[in-house]
Amino acid sequence: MAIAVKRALSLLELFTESASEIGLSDAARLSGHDKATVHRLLGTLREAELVEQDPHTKLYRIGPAVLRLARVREKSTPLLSVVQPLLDQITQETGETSHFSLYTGDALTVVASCTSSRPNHVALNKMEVLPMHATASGLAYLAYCKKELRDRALAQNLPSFTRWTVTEAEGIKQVLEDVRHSGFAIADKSYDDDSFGIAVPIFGAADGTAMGALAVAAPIYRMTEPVRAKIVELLRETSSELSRRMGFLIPATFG
Amino acid sequence: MAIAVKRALSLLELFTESASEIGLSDAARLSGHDKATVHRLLGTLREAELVEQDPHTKLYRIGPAVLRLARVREKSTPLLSVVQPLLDQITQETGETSHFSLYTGDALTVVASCTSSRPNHVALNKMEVLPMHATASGLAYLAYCKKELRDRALAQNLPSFTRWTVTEAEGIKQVLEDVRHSGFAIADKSYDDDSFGIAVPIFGAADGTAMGALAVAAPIYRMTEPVRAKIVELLRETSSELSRRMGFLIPATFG
DNA sequence: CTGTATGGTTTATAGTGTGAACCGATGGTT
DNA sequence: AACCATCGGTTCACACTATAAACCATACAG
Repeated sequence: MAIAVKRALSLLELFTESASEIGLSDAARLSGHDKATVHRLLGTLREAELVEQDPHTKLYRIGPAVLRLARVREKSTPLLSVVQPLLDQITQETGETSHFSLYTGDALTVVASCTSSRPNHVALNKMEVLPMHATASGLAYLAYCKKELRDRALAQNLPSFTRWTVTEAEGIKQVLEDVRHSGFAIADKSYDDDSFGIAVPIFGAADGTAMGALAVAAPIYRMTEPVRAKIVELLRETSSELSRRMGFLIPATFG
Repeated sequence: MAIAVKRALSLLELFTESASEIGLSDAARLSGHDKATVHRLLGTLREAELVEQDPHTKLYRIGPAVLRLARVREKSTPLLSVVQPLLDQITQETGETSHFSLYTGDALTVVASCTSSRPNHVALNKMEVLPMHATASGLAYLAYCKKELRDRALAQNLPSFTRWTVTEAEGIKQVLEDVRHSGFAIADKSYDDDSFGIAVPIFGAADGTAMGALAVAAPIYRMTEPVRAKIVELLRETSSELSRRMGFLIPATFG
């Protein structure tokens, strides 16, 4: 049902952060539909300004209407405005950098963060893309996302960032078991030789799966056992608080 | 052409910041389509997660896919990440609310803002859509947009918001002359009895016309002559900075 | 020049989307 | 309790829309 609409909307999924601009032929190939069809659908999406077309290169890209919709979404389902103060508080209490990331279709992207004010701290940029298998956030997400999504992520060729990065799917699945058991994920030098990350999943999808992760990262040497314990406790509390404030669902199997 | 798709996308326009959640019947009424049709289209939009449905109230609202798209858009066309810090700076230096709006097909829409922290300030809550003829942003935009667009905007029946709102097309055209002469627009009680706005156009369209506006709004009593001068200077500087950072074009006739 | 890309357009035909009418549930009103 | 007006959601025959193959026009490389 609503096949044409479904096709049009599926075209939007072709636009990713790694391929943010697409030509007509590529779109037709990738979507598997006829060029004429794709052309008309993109034309309609363009009329609604959900996509726009570069007048010179003819490439299509996501359009300005999305910005308006994002604002409306933020109104009905505040996220950034709720998360930011919580991050600020975490960083204040721990002294370490905290960040919040969301799954965006092909990766986990940092959408809000609070950077530690200490001279030596873990830095990250907004919009930074986090590898699923090597970061605490990625592991926390993988442990609680849809199975198909997890399988797809692990089926890819996983790059190694340090000598401690686990890159075999089986090894990672083992780790994810531990994550599900403890309720939080850690990344001990697996992404950066000097950093240690701790993360908890954030639930929000209607089906009770994760939508992102909340994490704290610090230089290894400061991540002593008591500090770790405190961070885990804080993340847990904050996760609950977030769920409460957002009306998120937490699966009974969690916590 | 692509009627079903167009209808589906037009449903997205029903969601505004003042009505961020909509029920099926309302949506059918507002869109003018049959309930069954709207139900099916919303269902399809929901599958794509462009909208989501509250499991309890059954109301529809903008979905999480929009967040992903906004991030992709931000990748191909950075805007918010460039504009937001500039707004923050303007508000910090002036102490007043600043905002950035874009033309979105039939109106000027606020896409980013920084609200003054002073006890009494101009709020943007219900201002997601700015009337062209009564706000500083609207006038700044009208003065530098495509002629046909301006004519169409002025041909409509223009509502009056205060006793100072100019609603005759000829009077407004006069005002636009002044705007083009000075390079900035003001809205002195024309939209709100207690507010004074100052705005400059932002250029970006390939043809050298405006794409939006950058503005500062403050309570009348604080908008003294020296404050106005400072704001104008700040807006001018910021506009140039924005153009530089975004690769925007500024017409030789401006500034 | 030719081969192969690109973006874009046309058209008969297959099949999808439409909307009036209907259902069951909920919540006020009398 | 009966009633009425909503609500969200569903059904189905018919009408009309969307489809995809074949078609341009253009651009670039060999």
